[in-house]
Amino acid sequence: MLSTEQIIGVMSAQGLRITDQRKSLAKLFAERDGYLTPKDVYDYMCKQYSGLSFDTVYRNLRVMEELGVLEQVVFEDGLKFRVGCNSDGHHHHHMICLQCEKTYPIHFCPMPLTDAPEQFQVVKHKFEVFGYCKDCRPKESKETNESSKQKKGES
Amino acid sequence: MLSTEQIIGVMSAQGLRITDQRKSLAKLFAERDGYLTPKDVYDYMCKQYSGLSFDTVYRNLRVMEELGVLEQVVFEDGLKFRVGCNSDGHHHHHMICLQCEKTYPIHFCPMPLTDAPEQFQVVKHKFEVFGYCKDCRPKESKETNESSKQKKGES
DNA sequence: CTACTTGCAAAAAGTTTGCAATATG
DNA sequence: CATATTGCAAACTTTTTGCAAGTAG
Repeated sequence: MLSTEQIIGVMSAQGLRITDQRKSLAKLFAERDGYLTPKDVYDYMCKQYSGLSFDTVYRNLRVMEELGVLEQVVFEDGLKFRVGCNSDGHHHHHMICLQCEKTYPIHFCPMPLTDAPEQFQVVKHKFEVFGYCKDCRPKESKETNESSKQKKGES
Repeated sequence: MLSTEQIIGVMSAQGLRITDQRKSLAKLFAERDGYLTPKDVYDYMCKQYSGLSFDTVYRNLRVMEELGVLEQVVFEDGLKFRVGCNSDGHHHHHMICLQCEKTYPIHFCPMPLTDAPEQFQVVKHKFEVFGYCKDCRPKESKETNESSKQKKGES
């Protein structure tokens, strides 16, 4: 994962000017490894840097995404961003916690095992697992011997 | 895949009234097996049924999605709908053509092979393969791509 | 000092809601 | 005939754009 300084370094190396707003952004994304909506980003940055406008957030998110510092994912409820973690060149997928939205890498990639039907020319793929991480598992179902309630019903 | 009559049948069986607009919708989704944006739907329906309003499209898309007739997918460029194909209860995934947006089923599901790290409680997953189907493979120069990713800062 | 960035405001795009009129079952 | 459904208009959310002022390099 990239550190604040690394993120700033990349931006600087690409000729971007390092403003207070961009420092805030770098810090935010270096600290958090989950997905953030533009609004999340805006709210956080306002605390550090008052007088921020929303369009600045959008503009910078887009720039950082084009630089490869951030990656953009479309969720059911909208667009979200996180620190790019494929910048290290290592292909992997994610388990994404529905509660805290932290991500955990899955190094297993199903593509090599997948048959493309009828000369389908594969360009890219998406494999994402959603659920609850160990810190966010619904506690309410605390039954001690909940052994055979495995419903694998799934979307 | 569901036919026009089947779609209408489901809606009728659920107590929905069969209006001209809904017939258009049923016909549209029965004919096309790719993904359609609300705007696509609106444009198509206008040709068949003039005087249509946009909110009717949204309302019906939502209703049909709740009924399970349609399924809703979030793409990079927005929400899209298609005929529900999991209504038969058979879990599968899709290869989606980036050109014509037709989908091809993948019956292989990677979930059983995937290790959930650290007590991650899996709720759902998404496995989608994107590329070009045999009818849409880039023969020579496909101009329809969104190659608008310009590199900036090349002073 | 130069021009990249920002903030403001307003526009654009996408989606939802209230309500009276209409048409289905 | 009762009420689900539609069309209209307007609210609302999210994202984008133009432009003058501010600031990093």
